[in-house]
Order: sequence, then structure tokens, then C-alpha cells
Amino acid sequence: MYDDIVELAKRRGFFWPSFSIYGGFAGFYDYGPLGVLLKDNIIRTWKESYMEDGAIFLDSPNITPEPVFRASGHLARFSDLAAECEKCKSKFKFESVLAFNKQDIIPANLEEAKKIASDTYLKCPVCGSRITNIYDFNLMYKVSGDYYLRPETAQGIFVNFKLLFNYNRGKLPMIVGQAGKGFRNEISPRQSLIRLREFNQCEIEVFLDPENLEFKSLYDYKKIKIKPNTGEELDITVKEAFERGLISSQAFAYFVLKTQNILENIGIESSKLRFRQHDPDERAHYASDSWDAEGLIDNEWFEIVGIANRTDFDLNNHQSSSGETMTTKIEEREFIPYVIEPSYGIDRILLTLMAQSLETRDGKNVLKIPYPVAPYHFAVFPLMKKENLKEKAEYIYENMKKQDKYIVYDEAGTIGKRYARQDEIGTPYCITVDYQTLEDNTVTVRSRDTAEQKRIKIEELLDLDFINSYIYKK
RNA sequence: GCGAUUGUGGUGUAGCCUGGUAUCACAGUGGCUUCCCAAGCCACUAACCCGGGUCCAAAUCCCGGCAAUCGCACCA
Repeated sequence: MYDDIVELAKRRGFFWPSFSIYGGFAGFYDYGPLGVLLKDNIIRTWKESYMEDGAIFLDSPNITPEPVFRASGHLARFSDLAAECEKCKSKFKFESVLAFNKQDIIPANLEEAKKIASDTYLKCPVCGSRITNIYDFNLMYKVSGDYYLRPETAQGIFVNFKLLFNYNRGKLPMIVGQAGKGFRNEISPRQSLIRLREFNQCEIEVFLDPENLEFKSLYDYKKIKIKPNTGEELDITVKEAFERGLISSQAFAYFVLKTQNILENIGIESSKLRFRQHDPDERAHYASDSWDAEGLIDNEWFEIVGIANRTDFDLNNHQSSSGETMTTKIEEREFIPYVIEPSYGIDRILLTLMAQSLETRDGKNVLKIPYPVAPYHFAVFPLMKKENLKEKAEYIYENMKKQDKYIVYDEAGTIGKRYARQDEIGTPYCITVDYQTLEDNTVTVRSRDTAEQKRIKIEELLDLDFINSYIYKK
């Protein structure tokens, strides 16, 4: 299934490896014409859903000065001292070499590590030779000068907290979102969109009063697999999971539930989704608790959303580093807000959506994605390449575009072939002008999912209500 | 990053062992047919990952690079 998607994606213009005429570049992918539309629709679904909860948004730079990541802990935690055995070429984290050699010292920087290696005979855990080659491996991309490409969009929001909070007139809870690029110099990028070096993130930072970790009330929604780090796996609603004490706060549970809801709207069904809590040693340095939403592709689970309790970790660090106050007051109580962060990996969501939505009918691909996220909503065809049919079809195409831009026109090949083309890219409806159209001004509207058609009057087609009822089901 | 395997038009492939004109299908373009679920016919477009070596001659053999797949490691 995964291979089928990668093939389809390249052939039909969803996504493909970047820079291929120069031999390619591991960890980088381009979105093609249909991928751009699909990605934008996914992001829009995310954005509009959070706007319902009063979210505000930010767009901050990719290139970020070093002090930001010094404060956030990324400089320390996203870079590792590494060691290579020059004899057997094995590579290790420096700390694991120290542990193997029963050394308790923890070097603060590269200089100290090099000193340890020259003062002490450190044996290679694999071949036993002396290890001398110590270097810094940084997961963050450094650009010239003391600047880095951000490994997450979140810090842009934290460093803007005061301005954003002022904009929000000092009110908590405050929800801030940012859709943008993140960069990580992955050691081994794999599986196309799963592990990229430059990736699309939609991050949400929810700022809350730590004494009142509540948000809107929980509601009943579909059951889903819930896998806390105690080892059990339950099939219950998120609301039930909270009521059983599996999720630490009401607000955290709300955003888990919201994530389930957003993913459903994007087209990832709850039956192919689970929430898994991180083990304590698996968490990011900034998180006191984390749950991943994982999507199923080919019987394998992949993280597509990470929801972390970042507490006041980031604001606190930026307050100490910058000297700017990040506190607020409720009555006499002064505090730094707590943060819950649902972070959506858009590339992985897009891949999961496509993999989970691809079906075959009579040996032909049908991409059954929700209508509103489909790259095109409608395709318009003349039954045949005849002037009178073409003229009518072009009229419909031009006039429907006044209501909905996500429309494509096609007259090449047989009618069956054109239906198949659209099925494969998920277009919900095909509108065909035939001979009857010339007589009574009706066209056929053919559904992607059932292949059945209905006759509709052209004037009905050109009404906004038609799009609302057919695509948005309003 | 290590190891194994692989790299041929837009896609999927044959050819590679045994060096000599690169196969087929799909897709695409133009035309014929005049058409409701990938019909047919004709014509066309279009590829040996990159670099080096061996050889009269390299898609084919050898070396290096890049990339992909899988396993290990990594994934904060």
C-alpha cells in the first residue's frame, strides 16, 4: 500500500523526491500540483477547527538566533557528542562510550570530551581499540553565523508570548497556532514523507492557568485505541479515558479529543488511529507528559501528532534568559502560564490519509478522501469532443469557477478514462455534458464513491447551494 | 551512520550472468472512430542515476559518489 501511494503520488503529481535531476537529496520532498492543494486543505481543516476554539495565529522566521535555542534547551539536547572508532568505524554517542568504560564524568562541551579521550584510554565497545575521534553531532541545521534553522515552530510562539498575550488582552486560556516549516538533520531519513529533514508542522500552543487546567467540556465521540504507558490497551472514548484517570488533566484530554476530531475531518478514521502515551524515558526534554496520535499504514503505526505537556518549561527559560517577564496575575496570584502543545506533522498526515484512503474498484484506483480536502471538488467534461458539447461544458466550467475555484476541465480521452483519472485523485464529482443537455439543459453528476449519476439542471449547478450541499454537506 | 540489495522514457518493466541496433505495457501528444465508466486503429514524444576505469566496443564488467529499499543504530 505504501509503495502504491509513492508510485501514485509521483505519477499523478502529489509528491516526489526533490532535486532528482541532480541525483536527489535524502530527506527532502517536493509537493506537486495536487499535493499543494491537498496539503493546503489539510492545513485549512486544522486552522478552522482551532479558530472555532478562538485560536490566534503567528508566522515567525525559520532562521533563528542561537540564544533562543540556548534558552529552550535545544542546543544542549538536540546536539550530541559523538565518538567514532577509527579502527572499526563504529559510531556511538559519547556518553555510551563513557558508560561502557565505566567513566562517571559528564563532559560539558566538546573540549572537555576531547580532553577525557586524550587523558583516558577509552575502549571501543565493539572492537576494543582506543577511541580518539570525538565530534559534535547536531540535529539542528546551522546556517552561517550563530543561527539555526528551527527544529520546531513552537519557539517562535514562546518568544512572542508577551506580544501575543497583550494582543489577546491578557486573557487565558490563549491558543496560538503556527503552520510552517521545521528542520532536523536526521541521520537517516526514511520512507518518503515519514522522516524528512525539512518538514511541515502545524503547532498549537495552549496557554493555561496551571491552577485551572480545564478547557471546554469533553463530549462523547467515537471509541479509539488508548494505550497508556502502563502497558494496557483500551478501546474507549477519550472522555472515558479522562474519567478513568488515564489522562492527566481535563484540558489535555480536550486537545486529545480535538485531535481525534480534526484527524477524522481530514479523513483519518478512528479505527486506524490510536493514542499512545510516551514512556518517561521517551519524552522530549521539555515535556512532562506526551501522547502521540499514531496512524496505521500497512500494519505499522506512525506518529502523526505529538501532544505534549510542556508546563512552564519554555516560558520560564525564556524569562530567565531574556530577562523579560513572562508572568501574569489572576487576583493576587502571579504565575507563568502552563502550555499544552498539540503538534501536527502535516507530511505524515497527508501520507497516512492517502494510504488509508486508496481503494480499488474494478482494478482502478479510487482515492476516497473527504470531499472538502480533495484537491479538486468537481471535474467538468463534454461527453465527446464535439463543438456543441464542448461549448456547453466550457460555459459550465467557467461559471462554476465563480463559486468554487477547485474545478478542473477535461476533454481528452474517452469518458470512462476521464472518470478513472478523477477517481484516482479523489475528485468527488464529475459533471458531464451529453446530448440530452442540448435538449433540456441538464447534466449528469457522477459520484466518485458510487459511480452513480444523477441529472441536474445547469442553473442549479451554478448556485452556491449546490457546492455547499454536495461538498460541505451543509 | 553501518551492512545487504537495487538504480533503464512520466509510471511499471525486459535486457545485465555470457559487453556489440534498448523490450514491452500503461500514461502523454496529434489524428481517425463519435463514446457513460481505463474500447480500437495510425503516427509521435520520451530512458540506461552521476563520475572514473577496463575494452575496438559498456545499460551490461570494475572502482568511487549519489539515491532508494530492507535490517541494525538513530528519531529528545
